[in-house]
Amino acid sequence: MKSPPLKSPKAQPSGEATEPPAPQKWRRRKGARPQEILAAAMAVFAEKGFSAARMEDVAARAGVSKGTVYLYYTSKQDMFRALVREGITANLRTGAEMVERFDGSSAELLRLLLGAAVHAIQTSPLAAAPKIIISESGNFPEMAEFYRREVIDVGLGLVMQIIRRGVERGEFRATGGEYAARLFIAPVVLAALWKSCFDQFDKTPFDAASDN
Amino acid sequence: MKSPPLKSPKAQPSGEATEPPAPQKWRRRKGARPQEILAAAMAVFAEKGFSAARMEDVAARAGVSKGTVYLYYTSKQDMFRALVREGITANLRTGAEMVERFDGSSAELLRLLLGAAVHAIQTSPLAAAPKIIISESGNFPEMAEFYRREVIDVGLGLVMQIIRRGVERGEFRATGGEYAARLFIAPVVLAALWKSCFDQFDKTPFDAASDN
Amino acid sequence: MKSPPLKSPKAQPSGEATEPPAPQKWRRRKGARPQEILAAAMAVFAEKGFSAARMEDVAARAGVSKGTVYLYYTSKQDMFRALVREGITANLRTGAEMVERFDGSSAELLRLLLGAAVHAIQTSPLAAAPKIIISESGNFPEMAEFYRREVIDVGLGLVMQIIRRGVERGEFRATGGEYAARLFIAPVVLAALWKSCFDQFDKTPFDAASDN
Amino acid sequence: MKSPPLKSPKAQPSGEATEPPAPQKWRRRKGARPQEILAAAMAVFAEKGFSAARMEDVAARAGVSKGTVYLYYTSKQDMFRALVREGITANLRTGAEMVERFDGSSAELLRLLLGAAVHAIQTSPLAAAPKIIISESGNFPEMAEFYRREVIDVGLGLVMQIIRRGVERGEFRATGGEYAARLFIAPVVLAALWKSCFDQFDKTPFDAASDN
DNA sequence: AATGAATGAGGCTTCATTCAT
DNA sequence: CATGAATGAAGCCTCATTCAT
Repeated sequence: MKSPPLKSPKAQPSGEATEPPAPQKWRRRKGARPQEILAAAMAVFAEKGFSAARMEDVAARAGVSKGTVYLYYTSKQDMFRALVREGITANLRTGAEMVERFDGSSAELLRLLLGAAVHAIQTSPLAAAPKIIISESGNFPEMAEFYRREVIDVGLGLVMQIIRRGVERGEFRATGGEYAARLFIAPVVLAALWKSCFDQFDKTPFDAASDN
Repeated sequence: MKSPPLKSPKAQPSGEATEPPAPQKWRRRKGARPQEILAAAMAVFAEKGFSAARMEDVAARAGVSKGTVYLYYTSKQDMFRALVREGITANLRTGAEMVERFDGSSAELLRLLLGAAVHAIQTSPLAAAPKIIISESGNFPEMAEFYRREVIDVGLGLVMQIIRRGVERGEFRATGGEYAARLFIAPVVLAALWKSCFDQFDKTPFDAASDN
Repeated sequence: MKSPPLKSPKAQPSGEATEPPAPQKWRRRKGARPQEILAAAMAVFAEKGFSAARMEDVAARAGVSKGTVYLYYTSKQDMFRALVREGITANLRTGAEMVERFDGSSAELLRLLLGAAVHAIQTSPLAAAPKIIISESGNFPEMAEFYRREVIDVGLGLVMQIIRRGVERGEFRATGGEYAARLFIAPVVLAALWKSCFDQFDKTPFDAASDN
Repeated sequence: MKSPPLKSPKAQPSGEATEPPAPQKWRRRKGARPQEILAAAMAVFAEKGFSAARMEDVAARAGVSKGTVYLYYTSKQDMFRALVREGITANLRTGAEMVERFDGSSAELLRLLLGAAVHAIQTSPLAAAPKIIISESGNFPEMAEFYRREVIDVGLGLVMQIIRRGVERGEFRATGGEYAARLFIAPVVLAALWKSCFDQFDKTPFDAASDN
């Protein structure tokens, strides 16, 4: 009835006329849909929060109809959980590998990691994760706990690992690293929140370039 | 959204009246109601967010009936705005005065301020403010902007003022203070968020005692 | 906003003008509502069945708004269950008492009971009960079981009791009564169903007057 | 409700073709599909009622996909009507023929008919017919009327014919037969309903063996 | 001032129906 | 012929808001 408003239906080379002339690539394949919907949900939830987000908004942003969303997620909550579980956990691995392979000075490594984080915040939609988790921690304690365990603790561990590495190599003065790691991470997280919250009316970055 | 032709909501007197001047000893405390409702709203909004919070929850927590809330605020939004404006702005004045009067070393002053902040986070319900603002920044951009201007900028200014004071007095090495102030504040804010989000299932404080 | 469409708002005697002139008896008292709603539900469920019945229909027939129904019943199912439990069980007691007190011949008693049943079928909305239970036995097995136990078995018991009474008094020839009771009841139930199903287009009664 | 400009739904050949004349041995059994779907629909409608039955349930039970159903019936209603018309009417012919050919005593004939009915109730899926008609009489009055006319009246007529036969032959005492026929049929119908409604949790037959 | 029964707009969810493959 | 992903109308239910008492 309605031609999907997104993804311009690419006109195909008019080859043989044996087939009906314009199969416009058909409604998007089953395989991609869940991710597209999750991405849309990420954006909408980040903007409005879980309760204020309307399923119709998510559907519209994903370029599908209301009903379609329910072919992939059984409910709004289900979608939210999938979002947190699959969408948000995704990119800590990169950092871990970076740490693994690196062999310059630890300070350098920290700076590198920081740079990567800042870049991710400025470009990746995943920067919305902290805002989403914070907003819904009251309504989805399990999600908050999950995030706390799988993302925050892992991230802190990563930094602490670098600090220990620096201490062992005599680069840093001795420290437990507990608080140092937190102090290191705090501005990064806040930068992400800053972007999620204030960028709409004030593009001044929170932490464009830091010099430690 | 809709202006009902009813009684204009009277704005609550801001700040803390150190002594209620002469409360007409009518039925009950009359001037207290709005504050009680606002306090209840603060708690509920912090827990659920604006959309998920129900007026009935707020009323119940304030110990009044649903209808009563509407005697003081014309709508849920009105209540939310009053909450942010009057409830949250309130306690930066204390910090400003503290800075004004202090005459020890600037490092001491910073530590004092930090201590006060940590204490406030652990005891005051206002610690929920950052979470509320972050959660609803998408739905109430004006509130976010307001908070940004009236609370964050003022708070940052306070810290920068101390830093400049320290630089002038030769206590700190020269710096613009821009980033230093942010780095100083980041963990404090994050501590408040930590408490608002994770305290429900994990009482480990984010930053129980820092040693700068 | 909307004046309730049913129950004409009775104009009251214009007495003193001290009060606002037309308090039209106010929205109906809390006490009566549940029964009114149940009665409406009975009628709608009988006509459409559970699934096809719309809550709005029930509300409209009860003369209230959609939301009001939910002040008294938490869901459509809840309402349905209340309907079966409270609405339908109600009128076997009458029969039991009748049997208790009677001291004529047993045949007379049976005829009396039959007459009462026929009369109830023709006048009481409870005649819709069998249709409702039959229709929803697949969707609400517990209700069907409940009805089977509390209404059918009790009713059959009543008839069997009379038959035994008749046998003991030498009025009837000896019989277990099992099948006799069923044969006695079958036409009665079918008369109720007949009315519920076919009366809409054919007023020919199923069993207007029987002569056993 | 809406006539789509697609292929006209071909009415299924009624009754039982004792021998499928010459099925073009195309892909699969072609003529069988509609009957299979109707049988599935019969079962699902009997269990859930029209509204609560999902086309997907019917399709699944028939072992086809959702879309396939629409190759044979234009809508859910269309399917329901076909079901009643073709599926339910089917087996009165047998009784009529039985009456035609029989030449024993009329009492014997009645007993024979009763036995056949009881047997059909216990084994045929058509036993669900009364329940279906009763359930949906409110939503499909024309179906109820159709059933009333084509099945009930015909059935009653059959019994009355036997009774008249008995009276003519001097086997029964004179009677109009009106009520007698009803009294004779009532337990049979009720037995079918009993099975449709209560068999799920209670296998006690309503009328396993009667001795008139 | 306070109450809480009543209202109805609006959101989540289901499911009959369509249609490209 | 058959499929099943997609659609969107429609229904249940929630909850902000009103208002007679």
